[in-house]
Amino acid sequence: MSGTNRRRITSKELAKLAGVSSATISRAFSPGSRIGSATRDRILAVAREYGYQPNAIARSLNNQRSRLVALVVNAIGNPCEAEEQQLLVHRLQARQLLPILLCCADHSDRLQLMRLASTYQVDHVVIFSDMVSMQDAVDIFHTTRPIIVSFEPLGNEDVSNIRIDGAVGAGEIIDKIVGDGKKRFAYLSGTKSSWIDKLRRKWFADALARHGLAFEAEAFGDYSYDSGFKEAVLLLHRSKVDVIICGNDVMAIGARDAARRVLGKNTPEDIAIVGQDGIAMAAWDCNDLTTLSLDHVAFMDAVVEVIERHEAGNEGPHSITLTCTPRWGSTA
Amino acid sequence: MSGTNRRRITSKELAKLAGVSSATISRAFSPGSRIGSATRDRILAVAREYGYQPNAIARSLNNQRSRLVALVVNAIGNPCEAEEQQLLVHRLQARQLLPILLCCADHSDRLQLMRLASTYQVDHVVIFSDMVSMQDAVDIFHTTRPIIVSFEPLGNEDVSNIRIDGAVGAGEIIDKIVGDGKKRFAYLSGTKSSWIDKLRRKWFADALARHGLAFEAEAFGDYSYDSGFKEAVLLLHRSKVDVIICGNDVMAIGARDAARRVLGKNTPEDIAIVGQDGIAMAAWDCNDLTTLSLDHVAFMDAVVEVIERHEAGNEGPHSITLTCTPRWGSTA
DNA sequence: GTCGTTTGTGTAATCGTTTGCACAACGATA
DNA sequence: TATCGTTGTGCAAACGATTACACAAACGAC
Repeated sequence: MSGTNRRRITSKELAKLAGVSSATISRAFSPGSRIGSATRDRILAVAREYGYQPNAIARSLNNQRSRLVALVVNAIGNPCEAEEQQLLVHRLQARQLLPILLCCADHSDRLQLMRLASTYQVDHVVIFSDMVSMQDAVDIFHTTRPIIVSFEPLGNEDVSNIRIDGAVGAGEIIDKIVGDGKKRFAYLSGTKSSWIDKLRRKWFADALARHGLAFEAEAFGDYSYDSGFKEAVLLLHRSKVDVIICGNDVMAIGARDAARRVLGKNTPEDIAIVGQDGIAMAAWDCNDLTTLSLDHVAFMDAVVEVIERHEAGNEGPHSITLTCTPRWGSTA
Repeated sequence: MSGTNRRRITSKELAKLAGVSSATISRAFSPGSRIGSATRDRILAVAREYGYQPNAIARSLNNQRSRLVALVVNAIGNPCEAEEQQLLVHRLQARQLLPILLCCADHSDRLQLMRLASTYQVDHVVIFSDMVSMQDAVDIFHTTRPIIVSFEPLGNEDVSNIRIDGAVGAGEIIDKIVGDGKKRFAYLSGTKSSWIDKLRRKWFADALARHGLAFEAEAFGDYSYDSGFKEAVLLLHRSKVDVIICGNDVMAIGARDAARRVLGKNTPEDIAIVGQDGIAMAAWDCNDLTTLSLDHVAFMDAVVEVIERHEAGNEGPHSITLTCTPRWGSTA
């Protein structure tokens, strides 16, 4: 009990101490197994005394279930992801599942990273990152049936996925802005290679097309505040747009700051700025961003829903679609 | 190789396919073991063909090393933690260590959560959260020798720790503000129960004392923007302070917004506001916060340094102290 | 009192690796 | 040629749990 004893006691040793077999120890710790309640109580008491807990590694080896979940994300530093990750981790913990975090953004060899995680026989995989190809993920985790958090319908029939659709919400935002008399739109992308970003852009481009409009200018950042700031400065110097649709909220805040500080333009009069994500910070008084917002709670509920179906043995694949709705702030 | 095969191939099966024993398979995958290079190449080729990778769970059971690291944090949603966590996860991944994330903030039974993680025989534990008692952590992870990220010297001699000292930096900030002619200070705490918060407050209180001053008012939030906003409103209504020192940057931004929006006060003329952490957002143009800042890179380097010493067999305990320095913004 | 069922426990195999030991083959040395 | 060290490989025993199977005791029904 005091922290001095460095070795963990095993079930066999505990068995000797309690005068039973190690099988009985195991049964004392697995609810619903045939064991006398007196024996169980005695074992649990002795176990507490000696600080025994079953070894999850050994258990996993035998069970073929690890209760580990791989979370493949771009980064945790970026608030739009962090909020969702927080919700998901909370839900997993409540189900006695432990998350192993894989951050792709700053890792040179993402496939190797995923392969490493897959050797831990994770029970579930949730892929948030758009920096890995879906097919690679499916190949590497072929024993696990991953959940792809996707923005578009997948070609692969074998994979559960959560689809996010912002077409309608983007339409409402464009309608309002056009109604306010603005016509000259720019799109500030997150990353060139990101298919999520391409899709987000398409929602707005399609909405513009219905008004006979199109993006007049394009810029590419990296989802960070700094890139939003810098690209907005360049963009506003080289073209006369009066609306910037941004790939996420953080870049939108950067663009707003750039417009105000460097160009002396105010939102929404001089320039309208729109974000995407609906992170908490967007609603802060200092930001009050107009943004195409996703209900993060519903999103993570959907992920957990799929995990639970997989756990229940119904491996699917399952698909759930969520829609985005506008949050109206003072920037557009 | 195609994703259809649901079962993973074992070393014994691969051994049969390659015409060797499973011991040889194992040796092919552990660098530095006695094996003919021709055999190794052949095995690796066959392994690639059948998609074999050694099972990390079985390996951990045998080795008594899991290469898993438990990260005990309050939350990932809060930017001040997320930035550090991002850095740490990156460094762990580079060393082929995988992080298991434990979020304490929203979990009702944190001890049970830590116990669950400890059954996975993690090789290292890093405790960032101030919501768990150090002694509990040491008891639960008694086989692991945890690293406590601490703001004060520990009583327990058996634990490696990183100590953070902001006394000098806080002194510089107070000197400057007092030099600017302000005298009436309030402290906006993160949490009542947090000992980290108590210590941060003490740095500033001590600095004030050297000027013959003390905090005139106190408020308690929860490290969130909303709590910073709300508590600042209440605080400024009930007392005439002209400086608010906040427990972290996010609350400082909330307080600044409250002062500006609800009270119509500007920083730093009407009221000075100081944060703590030095998160990236503090330097954003829209915030430009004066804050007592910690070098997050040096911080995580220190954590990894201790982990590496533990891995090398030098279990310490080790102690490293870091100091905080002011970041001068426009809010104080 | 016998039979059948239920209940509680132990024995031993299993999960997929790693690794100490034994041993054969080989080249170098005397 | 006999001896020795080196190298490459297999055998089998861990690692610490879970669980199918077997069996003894207890119980109820007749």
